[in-house]
Amino acid sequence: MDLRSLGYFVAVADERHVGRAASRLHMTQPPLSRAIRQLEDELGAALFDRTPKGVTLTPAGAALYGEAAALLKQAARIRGRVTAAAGAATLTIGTLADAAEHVGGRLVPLFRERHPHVDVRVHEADLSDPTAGLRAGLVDVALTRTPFDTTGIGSQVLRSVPVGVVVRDDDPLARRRSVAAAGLGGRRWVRLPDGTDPAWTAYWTGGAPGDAAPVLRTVQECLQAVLWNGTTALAPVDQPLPAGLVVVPLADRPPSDLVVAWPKAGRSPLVRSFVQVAWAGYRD
Amino acid sequence: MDLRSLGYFVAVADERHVGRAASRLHMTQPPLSRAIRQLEDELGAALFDRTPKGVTLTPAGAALYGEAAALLKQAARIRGRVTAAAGAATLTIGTLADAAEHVGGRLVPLFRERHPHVDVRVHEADLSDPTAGLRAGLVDVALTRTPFDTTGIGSQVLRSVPVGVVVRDDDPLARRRSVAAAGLGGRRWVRLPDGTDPAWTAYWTGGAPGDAAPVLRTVQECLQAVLWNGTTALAPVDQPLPAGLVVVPLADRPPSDLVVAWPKAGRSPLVRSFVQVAWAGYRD
DNA sequence: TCGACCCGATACCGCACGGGTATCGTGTCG
DNA sequence: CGACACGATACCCGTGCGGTATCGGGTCGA
Repeated sequence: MDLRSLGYFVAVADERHVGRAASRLHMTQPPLSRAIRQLEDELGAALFDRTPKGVTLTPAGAALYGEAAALLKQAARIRGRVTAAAGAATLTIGTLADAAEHVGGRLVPLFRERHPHVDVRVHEADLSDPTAGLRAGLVDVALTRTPFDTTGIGSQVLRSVPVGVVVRDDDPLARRRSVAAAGLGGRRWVRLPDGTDPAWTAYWTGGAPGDAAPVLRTVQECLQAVLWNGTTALAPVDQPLPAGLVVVPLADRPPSDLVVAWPKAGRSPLVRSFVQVAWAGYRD
Repeated sequence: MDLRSLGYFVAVADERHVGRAASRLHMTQPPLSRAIRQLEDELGAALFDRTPKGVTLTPAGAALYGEAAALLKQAARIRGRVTAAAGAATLTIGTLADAAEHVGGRLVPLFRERHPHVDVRVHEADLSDPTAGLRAGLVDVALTRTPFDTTGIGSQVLRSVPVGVVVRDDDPLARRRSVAAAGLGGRRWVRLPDGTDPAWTAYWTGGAPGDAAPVLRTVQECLQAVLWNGTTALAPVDQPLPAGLVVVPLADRPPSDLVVAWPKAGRSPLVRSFVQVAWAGYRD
């Protein structure tokens, strides 16, 4: 008789219809039917009468309905009470100044809803730091992309997105459905600042630094460099692009993982909670 | 944040010691530590401070302690409320008049504890009916032994016990560690009343009805027949025996299953609840 | 009267989670 | 300083829950 079963029961009692209750619970009908039956078996009493057009509460079911609703309401209040008692707290989230942002735009409200008392701050890092301030201790948790040096850092993949080369739409490559990295040899690549994580640099550029290529700090700078200077850059294929640019998938480069990352040392419950929210909230 | 986790938390908070709480909860320490950590992660707040000689409540933990205890107490009351609202009910349990009884002696109190309002009646059947009144509709659920005709009857095995031949301790077989059915050819077997389930009869007797063998209705009659008349009978090896009798395992006969059985048609929650109690309560 | 539809029930499958055992890191005390 | 005690971690395995596909049966319109 756990809270989940009681929530199922209340939903069915509200709807008087197993199928509708199932869709309200974002699940399918068979496991809900089974859960109700198991609750009846455990309590030793029929809770619903099954009719051809739905279900109706039995006397035992009606009694449970009141009790269960009260219990669920009380349970819902506990979380708030506890997090409030934990006192003022701050969580600083580092995010790469690119597409990860729009995910953060969904995730941060979700997290604020769970922990209204927590002061959530977002730190936007530039392209030179794939850990978005995590390595430097500037943030508690980071929403960023692979690859980077993961020593001392734990991470959880949220999504895996193929990567492609960004070109102007008048580029000879623009009409290709995909391209191999080898076919990009003679191009002038964007560069990242010195001291950037080597794995990160190797992944997002052509490898050879080229000559007088521009050094970039933001995605906007990167796209503008492509648009105005004819340089070449890489980006995840789901990157929103301004008019005049297209992204051509790179066939022979592994996808880039959108990850949530945290320092392995000094685990903080707030950080773990954010990871859970990200993991749950990401599955659309 | 289910009731189970909260129960774990309350136990640890009571004991201020994960290991002791684990033994109180009849589990081991690692999964309990993990459950506490998961609860902290979900709530986003540390609930305990870990010290070298145990744990202490944080402010957030202290807040949760009061809430959780109240919630658990409220949840514990629900079952009683609902079963009471289900109104007066009766469950008739059929049991074979043999060793199954001592199991019933444990199971019936367990069931009464779960459903105090239910009028539990026990029907003791004689050896001629392996369904203990289930087939005849005399009982709602039966605690009996295989084998019997299971058409229309569902069952759940509680225990599997080897079967042996019951002989006087001055019998030549008495010192054997086991015996094959073939070695019992010329003996005079007990008989069961006419009309008894054929599979049942075949299992519990030597097969050939013999001549003037006694017809038995209870295990006591069976054992006395062995003791006084030198007839031969079979019994589960865990059958308690009076002095002067021993049971020699039959090597080539499959074990007898102690089962709980119910009619497949017309599932009753009370019956299913009894099956659950039997299944849970049997694992000692 | 019969077939199409809608409802809950059942069968079966794959995966995540909760429990287990073995082991580790660390702080305490004789 | 070594032995101990406590919680944390790593890993394995079985159970349970949610999924898809299908069934049984009751209702209603053609």
